[in-house]
Amino acid sequence: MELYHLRTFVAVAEEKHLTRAAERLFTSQPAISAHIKALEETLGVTLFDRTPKGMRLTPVGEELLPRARQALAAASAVMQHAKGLQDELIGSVRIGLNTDARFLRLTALQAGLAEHYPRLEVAMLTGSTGTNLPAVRVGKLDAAFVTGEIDDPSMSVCFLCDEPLVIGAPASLRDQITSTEVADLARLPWVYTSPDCSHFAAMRALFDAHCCEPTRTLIANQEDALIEMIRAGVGLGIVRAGVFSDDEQAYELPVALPSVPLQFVYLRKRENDPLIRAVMDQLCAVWGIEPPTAIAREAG
Amino acid sequence: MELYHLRTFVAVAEEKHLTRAAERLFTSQPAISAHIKALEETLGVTLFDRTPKGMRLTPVGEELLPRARQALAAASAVMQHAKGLQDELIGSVRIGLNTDARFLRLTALQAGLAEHYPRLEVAMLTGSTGTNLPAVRVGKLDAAFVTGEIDDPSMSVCFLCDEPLVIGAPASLRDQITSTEVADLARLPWVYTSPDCSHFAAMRALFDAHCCEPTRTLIANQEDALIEMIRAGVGLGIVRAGVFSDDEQAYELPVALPSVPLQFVYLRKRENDPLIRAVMDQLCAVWGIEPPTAIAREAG
DNA sequence: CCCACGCCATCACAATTTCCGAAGACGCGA
DNA sequence: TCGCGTCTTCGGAAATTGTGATGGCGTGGG
Repeated sequence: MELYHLRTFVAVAEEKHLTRAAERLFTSQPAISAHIKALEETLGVTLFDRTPKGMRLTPVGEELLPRARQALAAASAVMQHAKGLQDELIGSVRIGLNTDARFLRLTALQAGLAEHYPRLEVAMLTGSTGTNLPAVRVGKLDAAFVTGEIDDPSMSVCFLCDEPLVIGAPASLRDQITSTEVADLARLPWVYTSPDCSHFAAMRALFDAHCCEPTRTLIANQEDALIEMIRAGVGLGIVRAGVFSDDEQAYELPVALPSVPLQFVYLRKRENDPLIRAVMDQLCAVWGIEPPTAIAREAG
Repeated sequence: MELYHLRTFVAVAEEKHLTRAAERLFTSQPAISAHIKALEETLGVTLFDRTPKGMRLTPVGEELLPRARQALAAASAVMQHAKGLQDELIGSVRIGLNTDARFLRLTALQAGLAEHYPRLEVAMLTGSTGTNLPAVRVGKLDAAFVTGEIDDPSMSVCFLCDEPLVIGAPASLRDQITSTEVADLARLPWVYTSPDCSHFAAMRALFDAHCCEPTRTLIANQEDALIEMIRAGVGLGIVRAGVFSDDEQAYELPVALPSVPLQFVYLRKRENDPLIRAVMDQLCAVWGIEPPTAIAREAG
């Protein structure tokens, strides 16, 4: 028994004629006749009395008709529900962060996602460039913010802005910082995040360029921890410009550093995933950039 | 969308593998794959994530699964309900009577029908042989009791018993009935039912055989009315033997009359109608006769 | 590090089902 | 008795569905 049997059953019961039911269902009358016959055979009952005036429901048919309608309604509920879901994203998206929410414009991103996809659960997970990249690779994150050049062909990378870096210094060390020569600064204690963080790379590049090495280092594997360490006077560190504006406990040294790009990454193979597309659309709106052109668009 | 799409959907959701679902559904893996693909296309949503380990429901699929189950359940409810109905007769059967219920053994017939077909409504409609026959012909009755020979090729006739006839006379006329010669009796008033009743035919035959005619007649178009008329002293009449046993108001005259057959009739073209078959089965059980062999029996 | 395994998608072709138009059977009404 | 409208049946055509083989892809063991 298939749905078309039931559709025909209901149509014939309502039209009381195979001919009219056939017209309503855009098919031929023998086809309708065969449907009814097949249905009667599989059900083992007679649904209609055949009269010269048409088809009249038997008491058994009368009794089965509402159930057939119910089955059709249930099937059409599946379709209708699916229609309502087809442009709606449900489930959850996990986005890895690598710095503070303000700078990443998270509230605007969240607002845009919430507005367009109210049933989408958005998880903003703190992390760092170093932890985000593998997380995206293995699917623990759907996408992530990262800083620095990414050289991974499996990743799609979306440039958001350039992030100027400065050397941040604690106010408590101001007396000891008499020169902004890198070699002199290298003799002071340093704090940095993790080796795969772009700030670390910038620091390495800085010291390598001046052929020197910082005396002592301390790892803080999260950016706000790094900033707190600097404020607390543990040592110098590389931070985003502006972090220490109007800060009592730390300040920025006037040393020229190359800026690093802030980027948004996700697995290239998911670039046509509606979830990724939705996030990218909102992200690009927030950052005022063009969304990457899709490789293939499917008909809805 | 057809039911097999939903069946496959549910099977794959439960088995989490196309291969296993194919085994469960006794078909091939590409067929299952095509079902899911087609369903996803008609619904416009992605139901499964394809992983190297198998198929995993998407949130959308998760949401649609219970509805798909519901639709399948509704469809299978149709089948189940039909199974329950397939040997059950529902609706109503209309049986025409032509004489009293005791003689027709109606209580036993009713009991048998009620026991085997509790949902069958049985209508026992009083009438006479003359009114029952056309009612059966045009479908106002499904079957009927009649007396006398029936010569109608469109009717199936089932003989039940011979009905001996007697002349019933009112006790109040006993003094006037001095002879049982038909010619003498003809001078008395007579009551009979209707011209197409077999009792009437018997009376005509009686008088024709003796070349005489009753003086006065009165028509009562129902048998119990006839009997009451006789009791009331209106006149003589032909009744079934035994009606006036132990009766104070009427008695039977010792005049030899031919007996007439009591029969049960229905339209010949309905002899394989389950309703007719059911009634015949019960009727034959009650009367201790063999049911007529069916022309064709269908597989249940 | 590579290969073998299990998974699903795709393809061309075969089997089945479904569909169509024509013809037949049947009862009704003129 | 004939015409009309109904449903059923029939043969062949069309569409759908199913099959087995093949390929891509990621995973896990050697």
